[in-house]
Amino acid sequence: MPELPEVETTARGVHERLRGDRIVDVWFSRHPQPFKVPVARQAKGLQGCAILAVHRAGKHIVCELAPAAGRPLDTVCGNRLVESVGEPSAQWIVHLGMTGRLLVTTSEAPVAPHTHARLAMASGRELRFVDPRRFGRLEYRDLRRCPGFRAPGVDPLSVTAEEFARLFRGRKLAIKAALLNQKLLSGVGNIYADESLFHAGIRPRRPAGRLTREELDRLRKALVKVLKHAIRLGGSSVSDYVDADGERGFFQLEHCVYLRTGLPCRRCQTPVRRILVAGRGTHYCPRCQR
DNA sequence: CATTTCACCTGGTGGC
DNA sequence: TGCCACCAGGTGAAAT
Repeated sequence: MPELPEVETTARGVHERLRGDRIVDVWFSRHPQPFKVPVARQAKGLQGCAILAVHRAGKHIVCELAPAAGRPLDTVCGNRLVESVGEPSAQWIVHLGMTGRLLVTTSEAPVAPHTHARLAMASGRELRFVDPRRFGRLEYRDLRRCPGFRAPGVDPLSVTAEEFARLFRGRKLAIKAALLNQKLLSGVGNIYADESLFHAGIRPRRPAGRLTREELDRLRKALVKVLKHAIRLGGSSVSDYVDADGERGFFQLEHCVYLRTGLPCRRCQTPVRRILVAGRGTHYCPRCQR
């Protein structure tokens, strides 16, 4: 589910609800995979921490943490600690994989199947990680021992035209595959790769290094426009994506090609075609995209 | 190195 | 209704 707009929406939702709150209890499911760091160590680090801020880095959600054990909880401003907790000393990093959800609930809310982490907060809220396919990843980082998390590639919303063009120079792989490579751009996935290529009028199989500067400029602008529009609409809910409040997004209603195989192109009525590129279902309009 | 393929998982859908 | 093939927002390891 989660590409840049969905991750951004989720991170904002968690930030708004849990900033300044304190983790009072930690629970992890006993599943072997989805944890990069042993759950016992994660639980120990998370316990008692205040959440200073939550933000997006590529497709990752980063929670900035500081130990707040023993600190009296300030209930003046809506169960939140006052701001001055200091610099973050740890991070909890969440990657949603394909089907991951990060939800803010109350601690009494019924626990959904495939819930793998529950962080009970001082406010009575609970942060839950739910992930049926278990492709998601949870990581705890002690900032006294290792550097803060950085997405591997550049952010598509802030990349300059120069930088963007340089990413693809000399590359033979399909532009669609290049867009999906997180070491180049961090945050673009299958939906927004297909949609931005449609809006830029570029065929997904074109070798990345052969695109003209004009095409690359068009592609970058289309990408920014599509991503920003999708963020405004709360992301795309194709089957099961929901934000931190459990609400669906609306950008799926604006998809022009993604998952529209055989349906008429919204611009020229030609049936949308589906091919495989880099092993991923890829949708395009054979008339509008060259 | 750059690039491609595949395994990792569960669940939904549509054909027979 | 059941069974089966195929598809799905992602990524990294292995193969080429």
